[in-house]
Amino acid sequence: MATFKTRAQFVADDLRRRILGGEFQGGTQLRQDALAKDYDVSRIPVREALLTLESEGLVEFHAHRGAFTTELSVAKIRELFDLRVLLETYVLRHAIGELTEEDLLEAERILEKYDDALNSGGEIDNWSEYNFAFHQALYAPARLPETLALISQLNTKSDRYIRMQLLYTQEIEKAEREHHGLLDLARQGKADEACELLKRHIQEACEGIVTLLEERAQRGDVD
Amino acid sequence: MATFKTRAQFVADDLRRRILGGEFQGGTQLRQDALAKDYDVSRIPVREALLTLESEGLVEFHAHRGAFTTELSVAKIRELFDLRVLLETYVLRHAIGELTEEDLLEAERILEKYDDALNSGGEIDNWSEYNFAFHQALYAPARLPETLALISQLNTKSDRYIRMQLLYTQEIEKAEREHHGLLDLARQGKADEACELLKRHIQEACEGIVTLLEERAQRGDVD
DNA sequence: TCATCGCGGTTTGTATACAGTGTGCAATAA
DNA sequence: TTATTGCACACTGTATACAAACCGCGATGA
Repeated sequence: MATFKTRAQFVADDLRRRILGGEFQGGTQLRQDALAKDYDVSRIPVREALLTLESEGLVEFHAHRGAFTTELSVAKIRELFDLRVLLETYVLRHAIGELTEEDLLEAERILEKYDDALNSGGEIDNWSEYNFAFHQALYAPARLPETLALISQLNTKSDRYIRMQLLYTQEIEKAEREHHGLLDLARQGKADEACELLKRHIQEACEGIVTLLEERAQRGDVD
Repeated sequence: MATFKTRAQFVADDLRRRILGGEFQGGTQLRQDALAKDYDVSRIPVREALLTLESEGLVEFHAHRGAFTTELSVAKIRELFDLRVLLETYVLRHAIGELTEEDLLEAERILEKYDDALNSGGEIDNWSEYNFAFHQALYAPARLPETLALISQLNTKSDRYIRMQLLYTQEIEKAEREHHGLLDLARQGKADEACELLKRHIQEACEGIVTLLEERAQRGDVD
């Protein structure tokens, strides 16, 4: 589709990956000059990349003071996850009923792919992407592109924290089991039960993150 | 708060106003050079403004081809308004119960202000802002800033069409009556009924826009 | 001692200049 | 006539250069 990536897009993509990967503490300033040297480009595409990331909520601009990585409070995390419950159950309900055998197979394929990745060890780095891909595959048949875009946006905002949780707890297997359960319920067309499971799935992930953050705060891991 | 507006922000704000005001047909290209001359600035702040507007969904960038104003299909409009119903009833329900007398007075003040504007004639230009301000005032006590931001985003995306409807039909009075009803129900703490009214309020606006667009399409008002 | 002011350096914001890509038209050939 | 190729123009994307705003530190004064 896109002919070829522009430098600004390239920087935005890589910087997003770095921020989500946890390379920067929340609130650290991103110096345009340094980034420009990093990527061997001028500051113009760097600025444009930062603007893009700002619109995704990963970065905040302060006029004449530059861009800083954002940090979410516990309250905001809770709010984001509540929104995810609201929107994702909404879209899942729409998707179930529209699901074709093809769709189910696609979702299953993704699930298997990361069952494998899981068994072969580490590789948590892209677990987050697999996770999102599975959810998207399940939601896509609803044919609600704007809604999916919103969900994607919410996920991007909270992605850093999801990774953190996965890194420090052993929740991946649990999530994996729940994904299988979700797929089964979807296949049987049990919308209510599937939504209920999804809701718990999201809420428990949220609680995991919150307790992790609060433990950190108590231990004094301040910025 | 913000020391002073940067040129890019100024251009973004004004251009947003112009786009929402219907100055450009959907799909028209926004030439950076022309805009730069318009605002007597270089192309750099214009580009940054366009990027901002892209993130708001008012404009689309195509690599090496520039920025074009977006146009929403009937399906997308329906989807956006369905999302508004979902999110706005959600947040209204949270707000009711948290509402203080102060909040109610604030909402009432806004309502009166545009009762007046309405009686004194025209001035539909900023009706849209009043409208949004009223809804925000009612939602704010829920203390869900991320949710409000999403709602705001959805409103921005559909604002052009809302204005169009208000311009070509005489729906303002109706909306006004419904706003008063909404406020009354909120004051009485009748959450279910208030949400029901809000839902109808949004859905009927949506249908108004859709029929208007379809009439246009039939009359052959193609771009 | 502490607050205030001012100045220099650093960093952002913007203008100008240049490079690369897409687009349309004209010339050519079938 | 119509399809195709190539070229010139126009516009976007990016680098470089300059202006303006912020920040920290030291000097000055109460």
